[in-house]
Parts: sequence; structure tokens; C-alpha cells
Amino acid sequence: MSDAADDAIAGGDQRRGSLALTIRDVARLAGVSIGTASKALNANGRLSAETRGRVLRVASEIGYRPNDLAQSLHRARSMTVGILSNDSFGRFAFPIVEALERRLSDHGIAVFMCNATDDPVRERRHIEQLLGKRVDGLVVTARRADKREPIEPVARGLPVVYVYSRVESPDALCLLPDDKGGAALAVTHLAALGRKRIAHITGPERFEAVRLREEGYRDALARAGLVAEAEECLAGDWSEAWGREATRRLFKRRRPPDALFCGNDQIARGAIDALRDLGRSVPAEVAVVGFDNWEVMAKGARPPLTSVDMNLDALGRAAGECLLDMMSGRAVAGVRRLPCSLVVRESCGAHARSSAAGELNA
Amino acid sequence: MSDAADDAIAGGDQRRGSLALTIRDVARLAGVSIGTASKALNANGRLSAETRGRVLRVASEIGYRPNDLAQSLHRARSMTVGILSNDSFGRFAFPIVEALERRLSDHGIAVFMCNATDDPVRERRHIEQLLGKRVDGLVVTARRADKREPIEPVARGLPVVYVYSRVESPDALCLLPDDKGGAALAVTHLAALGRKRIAHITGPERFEAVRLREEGYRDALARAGLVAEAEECLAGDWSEAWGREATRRLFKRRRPPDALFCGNDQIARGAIDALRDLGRSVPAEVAVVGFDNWEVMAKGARPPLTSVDMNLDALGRAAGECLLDMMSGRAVAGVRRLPCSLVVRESCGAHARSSAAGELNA
DNA sequence: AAGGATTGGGAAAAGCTTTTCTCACTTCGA
DNA sequence: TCGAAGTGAGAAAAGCTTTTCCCAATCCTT
Repeated sequence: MSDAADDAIAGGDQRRGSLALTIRDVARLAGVSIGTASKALNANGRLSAETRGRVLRVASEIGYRPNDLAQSLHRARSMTVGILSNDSFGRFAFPIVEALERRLSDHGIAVFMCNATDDPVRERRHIEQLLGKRVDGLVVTARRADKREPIEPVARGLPVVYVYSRVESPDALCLLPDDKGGAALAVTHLAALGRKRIAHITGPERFEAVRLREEGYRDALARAGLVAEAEECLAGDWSEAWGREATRRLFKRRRPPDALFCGNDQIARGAIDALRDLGRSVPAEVAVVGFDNWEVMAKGARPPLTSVDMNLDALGRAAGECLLDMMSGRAVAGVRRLPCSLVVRESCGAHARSSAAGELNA
Repeated sequence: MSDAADDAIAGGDQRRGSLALTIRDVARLAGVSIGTASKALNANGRLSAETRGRVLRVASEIGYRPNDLAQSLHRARSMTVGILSNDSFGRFAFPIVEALERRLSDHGIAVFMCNATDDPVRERRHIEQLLGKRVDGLVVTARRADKREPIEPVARGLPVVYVYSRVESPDALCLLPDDKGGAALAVTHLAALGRKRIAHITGPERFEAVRLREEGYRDALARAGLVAEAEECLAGDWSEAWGREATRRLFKRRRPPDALFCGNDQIARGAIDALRDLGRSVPAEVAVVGFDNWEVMAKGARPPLTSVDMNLDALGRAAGECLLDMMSGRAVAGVRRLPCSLVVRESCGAHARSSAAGELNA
């Protein structure tokens, strides 16, 4: 640090307890007024090159950094947004939030993280706090949305994006993965590989995602001309145990399936384990496809699991994009479903030509 | 909303584009000066009960909320902290961050989330941004700390807590799980159950955690008098595949182990799968204990996996506590290691009396 | 009833920037 | 050489709170 910096700290307004340097310090050290210093720093007004240079030099020497609080107060834009989650930012919310944060931080926007964990009181408190901090926008994400939560009664005019979460209000913007399309992708792929009897093992029916994936499954079967002989759908919970159980059940029947499309990767893993126990080889006898493309799960399976990827990061990026749009005044609303992809590994029996990059887009 | 609120919005300073109500609005509607309104809202000065009541009533009617930006500017305390992560807030950072956020939000402190993903440029930018926002503190968390990152050259006097991450500087505060103790906990437990030949399958040696857990393993063996006959330590990577591979290797030998202590839950899962393939029953013939207590992994295993829990939420809470301490002026420094617990399930062969709540503390 | 004490409320500054307006000084042309 | 045009920099207000200081009015005491 230079002498100037020491001066700025030692001399001058010693009384001010704050350790942060202000534009006053810059101005004083550069021998100009505060307004002039501001203009120099913001490349704004009409200044001589010499003055501008001097101010900038001083500023960088003492490591001056403008106080965002004051700037925000002045501009009535805080350059912050809040993210409200219930998932405890778990496996699903997180990739979204991460992509979102990245997108926004590229625009100089910082992100407040708030975790309400399904406690309405905490949620309310968080919203109050965010409003107090004058956030420029709000993102709401939820756990694997079972039932849609009511829209927040937030201040009018505040941009809100719901991502991986759904509300009824027609003027709200909801960003969701295309569960139906993702399921169809998987089933169509299996059918194209010659599988005839494709069963579906999935999670609790109360999840909208479960219902949509089931729809996609049925549609794709119909389109492949497989309905009559194949349709078979078992709903349970999201666990490996259920995957094993359901598989055992299916293979007790007279005509067991030659492919399993599972509602998530844990179920798929359970299914693969059960098939191994039953002496059925995967993928030769039975092909298996999962959902979520949860890497540790999918890659750890034997054989590695083909799975539908919800492209959560794309969802997060899109949320960021929409929020930026709304913040700059454009109105966006409605429900948007973003495409899933299929990540092909070995469990489905496709010749994994490019096993690493083998992605089919919806 | 009441008439007063409509007045506040429709009448008065219409020119001001901002939609947020200010203390001016409250004052005007209550027929008092701004200062008086402030005093009423903060229960501060000497006011008649009647005036105070009137101001409060108006404020609540129009839904007034003080502008934290202005408050922060005035108080020179922003009531915000930044969390910097490299883990992409993955599986490890997240429980910590969540507990931390909860702890701090109870004190009215909001949390900026910044993800640097090991990019030093992004990290620097984030720090700059946080300093601009005048955060009152900083928390740094890292991925499963392989090598310790250098300390940040942050503004002097800004409280910083490193959690699940380690730096060399002696006046830094680092909060870490007690890997060594956790490992000892597992091994001691196995020894107490009568296992004699306990092998250790673990991750890459470059991780400090790997070295510490190995130390704990050796110490516990020594304390149990098992050194000569048992010591066996295989380092590989953190995957299920490695768990399977290492297990196969161990069971090709003349005298295979009767227990496996694994460096994480994925390795443990691989080990269990390999044992099943080899026809060795778990836990009857071989006991298995993992590390991390990653619920989906541990509960999905067959049998459910006994595992060491790093109590990441306690770590997060402690980080919050320390940060609050530092923010209120107390100096804290040094490396603190918080105890792990052992979560007993079935894979270790303990009579799982209370299988759900069976926790041994370090 | 008059002086002092108390009470209730207002005015203003401070906290840090940005921006607009104004002013003094230079330069150029006539 | 004088007036006009132009250039560079400062003063001040605004943005929203909080807090200190002060003043006017009321009350009590003697």
C-alpha cells in the first residue's frame, strides 16, 4: 500500500470509525471535489484527462471501492435478487441455483440465499427481509413439486420467477422441465432398440412429475404401436428398495418385460440390483433407463445407467434470463417447459459409440 | 389495503418513480415529521403514546417497511455476509451452508451466495463484489479440501471463517470435521464387535482427509491391539468401482479381512456389492462401515450401511456462531475439529437395537 | 402568578454516491 | 481589446434513515 493510502487512513477524518475508504478520501487525496471524483470514477462528466487520471490513480492506490449501499440507495436498484427454496437446496434445486447465480453474477447481480424448508413462518420472514433489502427480483424454487404452492403476495411490480415449482396464477412465470417429453424420449429410445414390453416403475402418484412422466410413457408407447402388449405402470416411492420390490413383482408374472423405464435413478438402481439377483442380464435381457441423470448414482450402477437428464442448469440459466428480462421491464408469464435430454450409457443396450457424449436432445 | 395506503401511493410525491413507500409517506399520513416517525417506529425518542400509536397504525396500514439500504448506510453495518464456495455447493458444502444460513437468519443476517467453482478470477470478482456490498463477514468453504488454498487478502478487520476448508495462516479460523476421530470411532466399533482383521479402503492420498482417516484407523487398531495381524490400507479414488476393485483384491489373498472400513460411502457401497458377488455375507462374514453418512447411499445399500457422520450441520452452526462472535468484536482463530458420530445400521453387524436413532458420539 | 423543570415534537446533520446546475476561467473571433 | 463560446470543476440536492440538538409549550413549585 502506498503512502497515499496510509495518509487516507491515518490522516483526515480519523474520527470516522469505519475502516472503509469513501469517495471523500479519494477526492481529498486527489485534490478535487467529491463530485469531480465521482465523475472521474464513472467516466461521466466533462473532465480534463489529467484530472481524471489523477483521481483514478489515487483511487486504485488506496484501493477505493464504491459503497454499493449508497449507490443502490441512489439508483433505487440494489442489484441483488433473492432465491427462496424449500428443497433445502438439495439435489434438484442446487444445479438450478448454481446456474442462476452464475448467470446473474455475470450481470453484477448478487444473490441472497434463503432456505425456508417448508416452514411458512420462516418463508414469510425471509420475504419480509428480502423486501427490506430492496431486492430487484425473486426466484422461488421448490422441492420436486408435489402440490403447487400459492403465489406469494409480494410487493406489486417485483419480478418473480418460479423455477422447478409451479403456481396457479396465470400471470406468474413458471419454468419446469418437460417431464412428459423426457419420458417419451426414454421410451421411444427403448422402442427404437427393439424392446417390446416396456414397463414403468415410478414414484408417488401425488407428484405431478409422476403423472406427467406416466403420460409421456403411454404416449410414446402408443406412438410406437406397443400399447396392447406392453403397458404396465407401478407407482411406489422414490427409493431403491421400491425399485427392487417392483422389479421382483414384475418378473414373477408370466410375461415379464424386456425393458424398464424408471421414474428416477434410485428406482432404476434398485431395479438393476434386483435383476442381477434374478439372474437377468442387463442390458441383454432387460434394458433399464432411469430419470434425473444423477451422476453418482448413474455412473456407479452396473452397468452404468442410461438416464433422462432434466438439464437443470439450462433451467437455471433460463430463469436468470427471464428474471433479467423482467427486471428490465418486459413482462413474461405462463408455464414454460424446457426439454430434457437422454444420456445414453450401457444399461439400455444401445451401442455406446460415444458413451461419454452420447446425448439425444428432446 | 386501506384508504390511507392509496393516498400514500396516489397522492403526494407522485413524481418519485419508486414503488416502495418511505418513512416520508408514513410521516405525512400521520401528520408528524420524519424524525418523529422514525422515533415512533424504533421505539426510540420521547413521544406521547398517542403519537406513537398513530404512526405505528399508519405504518402498518400502508405496509411500510424501512429501507435496509439506508439503514445499513447509516449504521455502517449491512447485516449481510457472503458465503464463498468452490464445491459448487455440492453434497458437502450444502448441509453446512444450510445450517449456517439458518443460524444467521435468526439474527436478521442475510447471506450472499457466491460460487467460484475453483476459478480464481471468478473468486476474486465475487470478493470484490461482496466488499462493495459491505458485507459484515465472509465464510469460505471448499470442496473436500485437497490442498489448502491461500488466505484471501481481504480488507483488514473483516471477519472470515473457513469451514470445511483449511488455510495455513495462524490467525485464520478453520472449522473442520475430526476425520481422525471419526475413523477411530468406526474402527473401535468394529473391534468391539470382535472383528480382528480390519482393512481400510480409501480415496486419493493427496486429500488431507484421507491421510487423517488413515491415521485414525491405525491409531484405533493399535489401541485395540490389532496392529500386527490386521493393518491393510488401499488408496484409490472415491468411486464405487474402486470399492469393488479393492474388495476383490483383498479377497484374493490368503487371509482376507473380516471387516472393511471405507473412506466414503460410495466405496463402501462398491465393497458391499463386490462381497455379494463373491458370496460373502454382510455383516455375518464381513462387516462394512462407510464414511459421510450420505443418506441415499447408506440407506439404499443392502444391507443398509453403517457410516461415520461428519455432522456437517453442526459444523455450519458452529461457523455461524463464530462469525457472530467475530462480528461482535471477539477474535477467534486456530483450527478447530468438531466430532463425528457413528450412525449404526446393519452392515456392521451390531445388534441394531435402535436402528433408527443408533448414534454413538465421538 | 412567575420562574424553572419537564415534555413532546421538529429541524438538521450524517452516512456515501450520483447528477444537475452553475460559475469561473480560458480561448477564439471580430 | 472586448464579447461570445466553450471548457473544466465545484456546489448542492436527492435518495432514506437515524440521531442529536433545540425549541415551544405545558406543568409544577414557591
